[in-house]
Amino acid sequence: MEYDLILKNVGRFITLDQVEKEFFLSLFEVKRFNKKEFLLRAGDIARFDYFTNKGCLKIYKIDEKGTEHISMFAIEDWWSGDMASFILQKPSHYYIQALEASEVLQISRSNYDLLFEKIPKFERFYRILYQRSLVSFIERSDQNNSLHAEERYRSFIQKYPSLIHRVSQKNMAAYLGVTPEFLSVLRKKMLAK
Amino acid sequence: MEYDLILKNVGRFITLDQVEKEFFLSLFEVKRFNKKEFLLRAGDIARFDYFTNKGCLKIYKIDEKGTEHISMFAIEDWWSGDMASFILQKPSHYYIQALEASEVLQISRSNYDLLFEKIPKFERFYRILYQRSLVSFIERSDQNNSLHAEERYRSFIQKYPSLIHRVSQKNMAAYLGVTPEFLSVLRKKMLAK
DNA sequence: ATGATTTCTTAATATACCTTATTCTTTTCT
DNA sequence: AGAAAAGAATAAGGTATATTAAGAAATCAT
Repeated sequence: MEYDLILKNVGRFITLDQVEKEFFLSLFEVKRFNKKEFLLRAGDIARFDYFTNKGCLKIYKIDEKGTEHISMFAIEDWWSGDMASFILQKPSHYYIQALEASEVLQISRSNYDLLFEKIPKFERFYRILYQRSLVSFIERSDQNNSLHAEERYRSFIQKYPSLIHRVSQKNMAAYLGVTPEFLSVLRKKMLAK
Repeated sequence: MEYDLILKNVGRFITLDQVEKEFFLSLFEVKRFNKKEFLLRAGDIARFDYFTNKGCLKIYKIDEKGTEHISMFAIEDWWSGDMASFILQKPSHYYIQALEASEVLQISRSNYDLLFEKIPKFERFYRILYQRSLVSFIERSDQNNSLHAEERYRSFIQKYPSLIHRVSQKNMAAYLGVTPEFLSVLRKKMLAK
C-alpha cells in the first residue's frame, strides 16, 4: 500500500507488467521523516531522488544574504531532489526539509542507473516527466517576471488551493520571492476587497 | 555538413550506428529564416521543435501590459521550441523569432513520435537533455529571485560572453527582466567602476 | 546618401517591495 | 500548563526598478 501512489504515478506514462513493477519497487526504500528533519543539506552530495508518499517537503536555497528561497514544495505524488547534485555527484546548493511528518520513497543513484539499464522503458517515463516539469518551470519563471507579487499569490492559490492551509505564510513568502512582512501587507489589502 | 552539429550534439549522450544516424536525420528539415522572421507566433500551434545550426533565435512572450519577456536565446547548438504547445498541440503563448539570418533543423510532432518508436535510444537522449535543461532553468530561476539586476547582468555576461555582442540591449533587458532604460543606467554605473 | 525608424541615453517622478523595529498571536517544548 | 520560541501584523522610512518624456545615436529602407 506504500506503493500504490508511485505505481499510479508511473502508470500515467508507461505500462509495466508484474515482474517490472516488482523490480522497480525493489529499487526504492521507504523512509519516514519527522517535521523539520532534513533529507538533504547544502554541501552534501544528493544520494537520493525522492517521491513523496505522504506529507510535504520544501526544497530551498539560502543566498549570500542569508535569505531563504523555496524552489518548490513536494506534497503527495510529487518527485523531488537536487537533480544537479544527484546526477553529477557534486555538493548540493539546496536544502530539502520535511514541513510535516512525511513518508517518501527514495532511490539511490546506483539504483536509478540500474533502472534504466534493466527497464529501458523508464527512459521514456523520465523523459516525459522531465519534459512536463520543464514546461511548468518555464511557465512559472515567466510568471515571476511578468506578474507582481499579489498576482503571483493569487495564481498560486488558484493552482494549489490545498497548500495554503499546509504551508506557513513565512514559507509561502519564501516561495513567492517576497518578505513575510510584505506578504502580510498584501493579504490585508486583498481581504479589504 | 548541415548535419555535423546536430550529430555531435546527440553524440554527447547516445551512440548511433550509420543506419540510425541516417534515419534520425531524415526526420529533420533544414530551414532558413531571415532576420526578424517568425518561426512561431502566439496563438499558433507549435508544429516543430528546433535545433539551431547557425544564427540566433529569441523565444519570448508578451504579457497583458504588452511587455516582452524573453525566455531564452537559441544560438548554434541549442534546442528550442514551445514544448507545451508542441506536445499537447494546443495554441502557443510564445513567439519565436530570428534575431539574425538563421539556419535551423526542424522536426515535426509526428516525426518526433516516430523517432521514439523506431529508435528508443532517443528516449534516453531527450531524457538527459531535458534533465539538464531543467537543472539550468531551476538555477536561473533561483538566480532571478536572489540577485539584483546588476548581478544578473554580470552573471549573464560571464556565462555567455559571446551573446553580448550579438544581442541588442533592448533584448538583453527583456531577457534580464528589466526595462531598457534601467539597463542603460546599470551599464553606465558599471562602466564608472 | 537621406530620411525614417529603431535603439540608446539621460533625467525627473512614481511605485513595488525591503528593512528594521515593535507588538500581538500561535506553536512548540518541558 | 506555563515558558520559550516562532510566526504574523503593523508601521515608518529606504532602495531597486518602472514610467514617462525628450533628445542623441545608430540602423534600415528607399
